[in-house]
Amino acid sequence: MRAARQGAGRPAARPRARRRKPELPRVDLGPLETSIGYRPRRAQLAVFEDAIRVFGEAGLRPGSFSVLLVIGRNPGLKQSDVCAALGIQRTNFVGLIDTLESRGLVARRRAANDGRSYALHLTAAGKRLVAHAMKLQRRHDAALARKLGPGGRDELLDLLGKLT
Amino acid sequence: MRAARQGAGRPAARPRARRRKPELPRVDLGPLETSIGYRPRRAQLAVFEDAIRVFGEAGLRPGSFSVLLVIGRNPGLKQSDVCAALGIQRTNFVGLIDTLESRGLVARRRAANDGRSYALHLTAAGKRLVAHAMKLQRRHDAALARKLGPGGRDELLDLLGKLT
DNA sequence: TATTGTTATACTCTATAACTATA
DNA sequence: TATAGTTATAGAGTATAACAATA
Repeated sequence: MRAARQGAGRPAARPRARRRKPELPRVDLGPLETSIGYRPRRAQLAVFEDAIRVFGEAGLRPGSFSVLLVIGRNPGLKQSDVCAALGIQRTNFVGLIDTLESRGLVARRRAANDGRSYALHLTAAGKRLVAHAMKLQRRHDAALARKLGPGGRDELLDLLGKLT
Repeated sequence: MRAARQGAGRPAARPRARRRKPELPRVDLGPLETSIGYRPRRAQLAVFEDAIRVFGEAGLRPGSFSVLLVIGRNPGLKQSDVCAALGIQRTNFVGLIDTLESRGLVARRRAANDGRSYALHLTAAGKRLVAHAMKLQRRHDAALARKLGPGGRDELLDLLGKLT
């Protein structure tokens, strides 16, 4: 392929010995190659890195997107509920929700029946941002689903469901 | 089931109204439920948490295990090679390999042909530890594979391979 | 000039203990 | 006494910039 594109005028040179090619050694990963712990992790990290970039376009991180999304779909939830649903610790949630509140995306309202907790709601701006971020997410997710082929997504989710 | 085990002597009481049941609300995760970015991440985190516990029995973390394993299978590799193979940054590798060296598990030998790099090797103790940790890893991995059912592991690895 | 290993540094995510106010 | 939210803090993991020695 390469040689064919060199043009007719030049003498047919064999591929130049590029000086000191990077020369990455083939590395044997042993049992990591087929480990259910290792490769899935690498794959997930790659997908997550993509997600960070995608949500970055909306000024969000994957975590803050999931929080906004859950609040939007379940208005009135208290902080602990969101934490339990998303696997976030209450203590680490405070800073996250503080930021979202100070950005005017979320409102904390004192719960009517329990003075200890807050009922969480999206503001109008929060709803707009979630709608926008969801579009980005749908596109990203569809691209991944395409890579998996028909039925691939369901298969993958089914398999992973068995792990937990 | 529960009532049947209450014994014949007691009056048949209906299940006690446990006071203030936790009462976790059903939370709608919306598109996260089927997202290729979200559920796989949660599943991976759960598996990884298990792995931390498993390798902890050998005084290792998943990362240090993978480093020892790769060095054991590819003796003489330089630091950059291990980093490239495992997706670790050179700069973050230094502390990791320092620890493994100070624990007497890895030896850094000046490379014969390149005074800049080290050739990495396992010590005898390193080899013993890797052998032990591999047994733990095999057991853990086999348990996960069992959950996935026959052919499940290959399917999973195949699908994830398509993502990257 | 480029590469290898290194230091220093910072940022994110996660984890634990302890406090307060309500229940 | 238990729960909801909070603060402070510490530990991983990861990211960038810059340097010395060597190629």
